[in-house]
Amino acid sequence: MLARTDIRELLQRHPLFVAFDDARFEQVADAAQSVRLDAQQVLFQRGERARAFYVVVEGQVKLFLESARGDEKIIALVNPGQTFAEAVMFMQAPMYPVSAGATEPTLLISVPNADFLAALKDDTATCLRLLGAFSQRLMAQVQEIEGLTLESAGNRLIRHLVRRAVRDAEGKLRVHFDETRQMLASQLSIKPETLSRLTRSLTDAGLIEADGRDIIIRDMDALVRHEM
Amino acid sequence: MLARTDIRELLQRHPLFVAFDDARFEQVADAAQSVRLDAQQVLFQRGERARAFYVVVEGQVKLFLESARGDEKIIALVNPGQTFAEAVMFMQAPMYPVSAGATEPTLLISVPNADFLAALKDDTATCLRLLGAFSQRLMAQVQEIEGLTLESAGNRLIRHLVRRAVRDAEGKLRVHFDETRQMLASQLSIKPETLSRLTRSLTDAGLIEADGRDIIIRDMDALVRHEM
DNA sequence: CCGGGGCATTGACCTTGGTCAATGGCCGGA
DNA sequence: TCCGGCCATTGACCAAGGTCAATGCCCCGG
Repeated sequence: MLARTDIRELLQRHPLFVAFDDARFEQVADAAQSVRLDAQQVLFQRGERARAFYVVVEGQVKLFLESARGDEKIIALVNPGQTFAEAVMFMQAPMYPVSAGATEPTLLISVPNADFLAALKDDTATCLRLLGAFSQRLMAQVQEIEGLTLESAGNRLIRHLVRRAVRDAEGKLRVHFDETRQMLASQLSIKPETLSRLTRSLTDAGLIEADGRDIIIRDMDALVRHEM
Repeated sequence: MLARTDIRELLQRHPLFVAFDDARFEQVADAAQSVRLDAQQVLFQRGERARAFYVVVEGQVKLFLESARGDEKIIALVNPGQTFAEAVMFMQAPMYPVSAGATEPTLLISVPNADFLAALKDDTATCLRLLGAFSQRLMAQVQEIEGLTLESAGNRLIRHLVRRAVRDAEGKLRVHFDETRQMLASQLSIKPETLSRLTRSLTDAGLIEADGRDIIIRDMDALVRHEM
């Protein structure tokens, strides 16, 4: 459990709460609770009635869907400082459209929808922040749909690598992976075996290089030009 | 072109504008313009700078994406009374994430983002409506992603038929299609040939029946149980 | 230092849905 | 009414990616 003062402090810094005046903030912060999850522990299941949304403090949460045959698709990974399930509170019959669980030991703050909505009354600044966040997310999802329908698995991988590439200490373009290959595959909507074959073929073509868990991009231009 | 009074009247009834007080409403309505599109005419291209969003008055607009190889994916069809591209105005660098064009002769009202945003200032009621609309759309997109990643083409078709089925005058469950089969296929992210084969196999199984452009569902229970 | 379990990799094979081509049918315009 | 073009349908074939199974590897606990 987190002390009440810690919750307060963490929330106060968060973009969704900074614009609240003191009275509103107190009201929401009082209603918020801390939640601890073990690795792999499920927080909520798709279809459950939604009573709260969450701020990640430490650890990581995955939002996912499961098919009847047990296949899992990771919709998003949520890291410290980010929120999830806020959009659900604006629906008529609020039920979570995805399931959520921890990928590692995780600490969250849960914010009851009712209290947050009450505080939102007459606070246009926070409304606008939310609208901005939602429109970002809508656009990201359009891009996901685009990838799934118009691009091959290989191109999805390449785009993902390019987006996540960061120049490291030695000046190399590096993509760092904390997650397992299975989780990466699930995010890209491919099977681990296929991911393995695709990275192998890019490696054989001299475009990338494996470095432990990381991948180093050896030729960015050729990579973006590469069609699979 | 639409007379200014017509624009006013049409906007006044729309959910996104009803909550505005008179002064705000005047301001936005004055800035709005009517736009006529011929069938197949493109309104904007993906990536263009977004300066306005649109209300459909008559006709139909399709929002779509195109791949490098010319494949087209229809993201949504927008019918009279509905708006599109409102989410774009809340982004930092507003550019349309999809292209838009008319599927038939169409009449629109264009609402400049700047004026609408100005009117939105201090209007929480409208903000909340927008938030509700966006969360609906986010959820719909999650379901689209779910279909694309976890379900077969056949199941996507079945779910689509089930969702659109309406009981007609003779008590039959009927799905009416104004759009062509190609457009239906594009919405479901399959090829027309595949759509043809799938409907054929459902017809052969006695689950559905073609009736001109429409499809009649002969056995709803068996259809939802059916796995392809 | 050893052993076990889960993850990653690789190979052989299969299934789904796409591609290409041919045919038929429908609708609108002269 | 007839023609032309587009849409839908069907068949034969193909390819991307999934499935299943075997192997190797790494990391962690004892």
